[in-house]
Amino acid sequence: MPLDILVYMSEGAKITYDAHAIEARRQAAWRERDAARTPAVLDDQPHLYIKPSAPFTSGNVHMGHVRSYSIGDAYARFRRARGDRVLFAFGFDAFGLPAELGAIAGGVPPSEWVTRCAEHMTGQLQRLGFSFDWERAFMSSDPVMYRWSQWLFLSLLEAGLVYRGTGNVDWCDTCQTTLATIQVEDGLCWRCHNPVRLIERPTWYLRISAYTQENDQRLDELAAGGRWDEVALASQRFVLGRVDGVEADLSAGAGGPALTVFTPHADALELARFVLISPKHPEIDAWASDAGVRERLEELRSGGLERSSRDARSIALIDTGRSLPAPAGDGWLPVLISPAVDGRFGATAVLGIPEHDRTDEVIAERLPELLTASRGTAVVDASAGAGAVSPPRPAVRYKADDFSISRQRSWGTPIPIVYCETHGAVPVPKEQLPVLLPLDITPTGAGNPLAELSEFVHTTCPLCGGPAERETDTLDCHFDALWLWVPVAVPPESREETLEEILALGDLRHWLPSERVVAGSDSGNFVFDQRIVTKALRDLGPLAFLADGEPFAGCLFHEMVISDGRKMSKHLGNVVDPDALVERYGADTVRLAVLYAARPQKTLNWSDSAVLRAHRFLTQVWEFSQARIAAAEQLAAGEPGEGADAAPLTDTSEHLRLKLSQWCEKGAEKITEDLEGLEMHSAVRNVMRLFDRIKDFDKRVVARQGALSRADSDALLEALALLAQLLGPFAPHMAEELWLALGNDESGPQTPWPGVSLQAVA
RNA sequence: GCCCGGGUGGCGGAACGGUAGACGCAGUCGAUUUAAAAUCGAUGGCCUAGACGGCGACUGUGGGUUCGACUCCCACCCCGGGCACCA
Repeated sequence: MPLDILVYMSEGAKITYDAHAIEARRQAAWRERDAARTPAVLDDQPHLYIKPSAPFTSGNVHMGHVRSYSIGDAYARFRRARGDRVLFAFGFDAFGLPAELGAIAGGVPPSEWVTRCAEHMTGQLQRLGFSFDWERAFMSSDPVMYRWSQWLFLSLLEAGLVYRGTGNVDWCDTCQTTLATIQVEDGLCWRCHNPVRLIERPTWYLRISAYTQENDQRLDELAAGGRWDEVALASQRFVLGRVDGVEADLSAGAGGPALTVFTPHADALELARFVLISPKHPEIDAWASDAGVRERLEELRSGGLERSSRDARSIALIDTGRSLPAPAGDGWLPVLISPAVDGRFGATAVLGIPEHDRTDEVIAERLPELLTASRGTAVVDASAGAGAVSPPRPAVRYKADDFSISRQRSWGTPIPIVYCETHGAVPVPKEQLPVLLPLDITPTGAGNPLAELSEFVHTTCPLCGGPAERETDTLDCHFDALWLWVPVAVPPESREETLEEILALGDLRHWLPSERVVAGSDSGNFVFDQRIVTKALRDLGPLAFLADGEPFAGCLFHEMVISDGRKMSKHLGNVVDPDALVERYGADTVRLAVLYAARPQKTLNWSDSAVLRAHRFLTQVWEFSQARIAAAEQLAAGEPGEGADAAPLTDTSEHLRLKLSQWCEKGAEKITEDLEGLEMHSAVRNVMRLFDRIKDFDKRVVARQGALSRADSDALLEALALLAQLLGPFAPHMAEELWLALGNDESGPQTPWPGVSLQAVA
């Protein structure tokens, strides 16, 4: 260690890196000057909305959150540092099963449970120093918020994009309740350990098929925009599940059934051996008119056949007993019903081509036995008559399917529907929203508490005023998420206004679409459906200003944080607790470590070495900078410290200073580029490299001429100021503290980016 | 079965067509310390007392492209995550 640092250290603890003190000081200062406040809407100024994921009120911030928000916050701070006006805020996704389970475990109403969780998590996130605009934070379980879900439900219902169908759910007879998949353990109820059975019941669906094609077409534009990460685009393609191929109309002859069949193997039509039709195919009933077939189809629908089996060796296969002419005009193909179609091609009918498709190959092996059982022969009768086959034409199928949005749960947005004896299902008029969810429910896990609450259930019909019952299903929180990207763009003071007033606000036009969503890679489905619904709302009017119907101009999906090569879980005992890390090393270290440890798109296998490395780095930057600042002060005051009393007579290090400035320039350039592309891992590494260069400069000058000249010292401090600026997005507390120590002030929202001068944003 | 990642020292991981193992962790040695922790420095295959001396191996496996492959292509094996009432 150079002597002057030792001397300086002896003066006291001033230069010791005390992360907790620094962080408390900076966070107080940020609160004081409202640094993360969303700037006023000024359309002619550069501005952007960065959307973090809406955390579920799970009770604790985990490493995945820390990772997600460290990436988003670094980007937000970077953009602010460059002078952009940034909206960076989120709301809690507070409805859902885990809240209900948490409430059951705690014996409290879910509303209380989520409020407590949100308060605790807010404290954790604030301690980490994320620059969210907390004034805009919200809870999705707040009536002012969930009235949006109800409004959206009704709007989509009017447009025919929400419809009522039937679905299968797991049901426990003992507890008289439906169960989610995770509540079923080895076919038994999680609560009473009795067997569970699948039942069929009415369910509300969201019709996404209306916009799947447009979602597909827009992908190319999103890719061309350059702000969608490759992995995120791939997830959208995967959710969409586009398959290109050909289709042909097969007809069994005059009066006989006909079917349009699809195959991705356009060049192998002559190898088709059977036809598979989805149980959800719109024309399925025409193929299941025989009593035996109908019975088996019902069995399949109501779950009598194994629901979990996706394996081609055991997946349900029902012979319709009918045949269709082969598309290549050679013989007849048996027609079979199987859910094996859905997962790959959607609710359609496909040709089975064993020679080109592994699944078809396995099914073909089961065919002789099946046909013998149902038709008495394994050979399809080819003398059935003259069939008709159209020429094949190019066609596309999408795997993405309508999804069920209603849940038999008491902790969710009430579905604004009442059932009237005379009028059936009647939508609640929009002006009567919100339909309030009773808050004094303490679920036990049995029954349906909402359905048992007569003051909620019994109401009157909006059409005739007669007696009616409310829908007691609630909306899946996936449905809430469809609009959860919008409300932070609404100024907090307008939040209570009517929806019409809110939708007319210039703020929405100003901030939407979001410049970038930063979320976990498991958000692919959410984002897909948000893109669907944005297009619906564009066509319905409220979001007409989003011409392409895209809510997110950019998107980054980061991978998860694991530990010991496995997902973190209490069961495995490999959970890393962010609070403990913050307590030990400080927020800056933890944030820097998660960014440093892996690029966002890669799974981060947690290792203490990253946090140790980050901590040592920050400690060194701090101590080195403080020592050099002190030395420069002594130099300026003409009282050289002990180590520097041999102040150089001649200045021989001009070429080193030149080199230093080149390093700085190049480093800043590279880090800027990294941040523009959200390559946080690379950016942090480059910051560390730059610091090594700065230390190297110092070392070489001292080796050469014994001490720093005035010019050397100035150059060094300039380099350290630059380093503080570049560190701002990653370790904001320490960066700002250094920036101030180097003689700058804290007028703007953020330490400015090199070359940018920031003024307080009003 | 399908989709997405990934397989490099004791460990986490660099490099992404040009000296593999950057940077770190752990280990060892040293400095500081009454001591410990923390910190700093040195060290990191084998041979040699020691080296800017000698020797050898090496990026899951098998092929291929190339003057040259961790990197690109093909086939396979293994690990992790996901696959629609968890969010």
